[in-house]
Amino acid sequence: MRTQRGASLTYGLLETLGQSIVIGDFDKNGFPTEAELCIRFGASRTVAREAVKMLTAKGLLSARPRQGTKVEPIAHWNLLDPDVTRWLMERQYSNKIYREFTEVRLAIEPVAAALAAQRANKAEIRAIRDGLNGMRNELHDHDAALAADIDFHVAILKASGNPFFLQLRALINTALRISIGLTNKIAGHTASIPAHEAVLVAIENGDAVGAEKAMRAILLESLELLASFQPETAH
Amino acid sequence: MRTQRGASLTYGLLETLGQSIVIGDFDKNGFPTEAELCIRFGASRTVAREAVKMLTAKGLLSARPRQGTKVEPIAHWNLLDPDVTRWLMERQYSNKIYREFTEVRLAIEPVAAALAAQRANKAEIRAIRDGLNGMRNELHDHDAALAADIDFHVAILKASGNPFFLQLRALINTALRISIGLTNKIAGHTASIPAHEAVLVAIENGDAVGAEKAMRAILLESLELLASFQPETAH
DNA sequence: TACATAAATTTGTAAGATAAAATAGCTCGT
DNA sequence: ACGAGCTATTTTATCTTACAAATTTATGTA
Repeated sequence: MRTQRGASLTYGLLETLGQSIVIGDFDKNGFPTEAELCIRFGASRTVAREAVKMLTAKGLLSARPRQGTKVEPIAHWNLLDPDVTRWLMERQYSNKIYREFTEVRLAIEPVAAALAAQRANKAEIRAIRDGLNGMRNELHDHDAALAADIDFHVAILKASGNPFFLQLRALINTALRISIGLTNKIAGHTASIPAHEAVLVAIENGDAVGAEKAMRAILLESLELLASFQPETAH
Repeated sequence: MRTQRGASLTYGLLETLGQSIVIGDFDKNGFPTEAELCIRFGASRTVAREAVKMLTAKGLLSARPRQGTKVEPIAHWNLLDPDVTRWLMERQYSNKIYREFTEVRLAIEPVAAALAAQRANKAEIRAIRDGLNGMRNELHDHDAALAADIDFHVAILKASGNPFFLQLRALINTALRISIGLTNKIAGHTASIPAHEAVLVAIENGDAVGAEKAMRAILLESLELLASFQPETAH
């Protein structure tokens, strides 16, 4: 999931701080000063500063001399940054964030499917079909089925030919993990296979409108299924 | 435009390197080593390292001992990062990137408008209307009209209630600047005002479907107008 | 009080030294 | 010639110390 990038001290602190910020650990007392960071996390100033700089680059922090380092309001966070998305997932689940994720998917994925129907080449279609077949073949293995499901959706983003759409793979990854984790307990995963197949067929036929509708149907159903079974939890 | 954050040496180098990477300056000879960076840009190692770390956080670079620092393939860049978006804009214009930007807008903004129609409160609707009125009142001043146009679209993203949509404001900002710069030379800016008004009216009436269609019409027209007048330039 | 000045706090920058990782090259035994 | 293992080299990673700059707070003086 996470890019290779070694488990260095800096990246370790980046993870720790990123998760803590997203959870809201610093909302009460404010973000620690450099010196405090070094003490509380046993880090050198170099490591502390570079981790803070990376979090600044992701919009989570801002720092100024004398004034200190502070957590930016969530409106300033780069929410589509893969790390930020993952940190959001790793904190306690909430229906709100799941709904927001799905609204984004509901905007992007149908359009991506429509573009894929117009542009996908054979290799890209094969990748999409491989994802679908993976879902079919792994009915008992939840993890494998989830991976195949993700592959299916990411393959469509790729086939859209628009690199910006592909930026949402981390978000889709996250949303699907949440979704599968819950829907598995309800109706199982197999129900959505025909819906996925409809998307593939439309793309194969170059049917942009059909692909768009079929993809929208998948997401709407997922959203409704979840809303009906899961009580809204505060967060 | 750019967040306040001082014109420190680190941020200056971040800008310089970010632009250079996006332009492709390091594609031939590879990215400089830390020591070379310090020499070529007159920076201390501290500054060089922190700038590189921020670019790493945005997905543009990766660094490993002995192997050096290298530019990641564009598929790895955080394209929706506001800085990256801006750097993409600041390099030479190309129809390709404009089309890609508009495809993203075509996915997000109609859905945002539909959600706004369902959820917008009075203050949010007023912000949208202020944008429209700004467009009306600044027919002669291109810069002011552009700012008002941006305000209109961003106000709708806000009114959608989904913070993830708002992440695209930098991209919309960029796309509109490109668009206006070109369409002004053609048909002027005023032609789109009725189309914008249609979006506002639909949102005021709580007409989600109408808002979605009206917004899609704006973007499609902008895309077609541009495609018909601007030859495809390589990049 | 008002204004200027000094002090204190926190991040920003610089520089030097050492550690760690990863590659390249070399030695040696077979 | 060949491969295992050791050595050297390159480059980033980390640590430390020192000083500069920015900004707020405190102080002192007219």
